[in-house]
Amino acid sequence: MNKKRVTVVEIAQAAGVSKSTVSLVLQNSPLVNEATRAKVTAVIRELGYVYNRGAANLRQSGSNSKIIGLVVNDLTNSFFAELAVGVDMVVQSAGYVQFLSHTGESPDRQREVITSMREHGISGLIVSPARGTQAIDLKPLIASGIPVVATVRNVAGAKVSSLMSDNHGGAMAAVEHLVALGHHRIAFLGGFADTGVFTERYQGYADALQRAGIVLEEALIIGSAPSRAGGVDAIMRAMQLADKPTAALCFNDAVAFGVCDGLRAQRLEPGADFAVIGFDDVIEAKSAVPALTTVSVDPQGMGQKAAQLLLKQINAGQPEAEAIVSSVRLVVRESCGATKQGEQRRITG
Amino acid sequence: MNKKRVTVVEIAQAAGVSKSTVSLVLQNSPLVNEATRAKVTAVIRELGYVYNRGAANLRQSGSNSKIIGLVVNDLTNSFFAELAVGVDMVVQSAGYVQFLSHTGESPDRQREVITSMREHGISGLIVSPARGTQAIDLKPLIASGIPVVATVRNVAGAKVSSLMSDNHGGAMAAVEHLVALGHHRIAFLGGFADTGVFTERYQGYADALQRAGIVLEEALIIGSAPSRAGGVDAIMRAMQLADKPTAALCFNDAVAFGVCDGLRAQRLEPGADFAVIGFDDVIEAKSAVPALTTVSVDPQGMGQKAAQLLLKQINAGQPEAEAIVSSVRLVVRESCGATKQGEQRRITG
DNA sequence: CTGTTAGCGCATTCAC
DNA sequence: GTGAATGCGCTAACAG
Repeated sequence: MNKKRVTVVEIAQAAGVSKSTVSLVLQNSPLVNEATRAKVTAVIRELGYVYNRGAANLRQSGSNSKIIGLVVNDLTNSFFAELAVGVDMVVQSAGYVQFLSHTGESPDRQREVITSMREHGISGLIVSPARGTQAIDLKPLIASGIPVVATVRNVAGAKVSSLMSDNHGGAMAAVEHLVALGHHRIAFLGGFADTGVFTERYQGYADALQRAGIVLEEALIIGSAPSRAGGVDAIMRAMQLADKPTAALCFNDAVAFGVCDGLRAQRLEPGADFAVIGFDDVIEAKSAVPALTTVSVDPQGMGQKAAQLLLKQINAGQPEAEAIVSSVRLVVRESCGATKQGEQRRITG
Repeated sequence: MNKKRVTVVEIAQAAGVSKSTVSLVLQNSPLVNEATRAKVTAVIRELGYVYNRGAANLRQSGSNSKIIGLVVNDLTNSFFAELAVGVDMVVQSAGYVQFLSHTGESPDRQREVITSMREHGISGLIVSPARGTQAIDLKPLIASGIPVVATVRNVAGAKVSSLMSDNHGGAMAAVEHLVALGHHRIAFLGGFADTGVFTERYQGYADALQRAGIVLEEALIIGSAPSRAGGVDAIMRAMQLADKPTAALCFNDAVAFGVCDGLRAQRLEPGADFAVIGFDDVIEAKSAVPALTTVSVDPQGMGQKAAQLLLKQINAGQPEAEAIVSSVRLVVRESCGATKQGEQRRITG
């Protein structure tokens, strides 16, 4: 029952014209008679012809496959799922299809899927590199002239465009927001100073305080595990200070949730009695504490930007040789409106 | 800088052999001398040759593109994200790549992406149909001999394999679980009797009761909106009965969460004072109430099964003409261990 | 074991 | 406007 694919020749014969005429019709060329065009399109529909992009692409000898690759390290994380949706949106409307693969943080798997994608002739690649990705992993790809953009994490030494969140700017925005609300004793809670992300966020916090003319107090910087439990721990310690803070910027959302837990344990209502802002790294589901202000990067927006950047490079023909960093700005988002996010998710029926 | 792709001829010349020899090497044919093989592979690596699957596939004229398509209606829903991961796993290890597209419940978009995938010569398709998908949408695809398997929802009238959750069996399992725990006044809360899903689950509930020799009481069937608020409403009404239930099977997880809310409002601890089981449709995030028993289908497992089913059909060459229903069994999962699911999700650093 | 020949389905010159 | 050739990168038959 495995029917062979209908080809141009067959529809040419059926329509009583030549193959090239059919080809012209397929490309909407104006050099073809209206009558013949109608005839041809009719036959095409009738015989159920489908365009063979592979063959077409082969003939044009330039890699114009109209397919882009997207490789993420953890699709299970809703951040990346949304990123993929964003990419898919712009990619789809540009007439491309997307290869999507999941590496599960394995550089080996990543190498495999990337070569596989190359064999299929992708015209561009968006990658959220697995931990431990080396520049050499992307080297042959970019050497062959295929545009690559890295998201979320960048690859040291690789000459690719990178799209990352502006942690520094986001932290500054958060602090400025709190200052505008009248706070001047603002703690920085959670995380350990051993990651680049921590440094960026902490530096933004420090810079914003300085700009606001507030002196930074070491006592208000309280490190902890970047988890919910860590957050509880951090706020507990903060509230034992003689001169308590009135607000806190948390290293990430898990910490922020923990901080809220800790506050409630002390009969304080987060948002009312004590302001808390967390970076939204999508570690914790939002629905549990809807009344939390977060600093976040919109994953779909990031995906769209990445795709646009990639398409621009594809169309330019000349991928950027230099690594450019186009950062997605984090924004302070007041989410106290208790968005009923859960309501719109369902799979049944 | 857009380097042309290296071809077999070039590496043939460089290695001082003919193209077919190279071809044989590429296919790991045993008909080639060890020495020449070594020479050829060396040159291949040196020149950075990449296999052109498009051309190969063209020559073999049979659709053996080694790519499968996956179209989901809402990748934003973690259920589908996990499904995609499951599909990707088996597809990857079978040497395939996956086209992934997102329809956002739009049948039009779905038609577009499917044709696009067809043009690229997919050798199989897994689809979670958008609401409103007609059999005619899949007709041309299956007519061309490309295996299709539908997941989660099936398409009425389309002769495709479908993979759906066993709502009936899941409900029975849940009730049996409760009966084993000693309950005999078990309510069925939430949902409206206007969907197929409701009917299936309700029927499973009824059948299990009968099997356990418990007479079904109309009063214990309390419909409501399939939402958290609906759950609160339902349990409130249930607890006003003269003869109160001691356990409840909820139409979905949102309802279950609402039921828990309602119980707490009455100073009852879910799981301890009153047993509640919910179908896990991933409507509500789990982290909020970790101590809830759910009946759920593992999305990754479902994805894997779908992919396996598809690959089997692809390899058989003869896609099933008849629609077969291979159901994924829902299982009762005791999650009172307070799984710290949030901890393992992070994107930073 | 290795080289030669002939297409796969399509788009692109060129003639007509 | 339309038809006849040619080649994209590769594999499948055969010949050597």
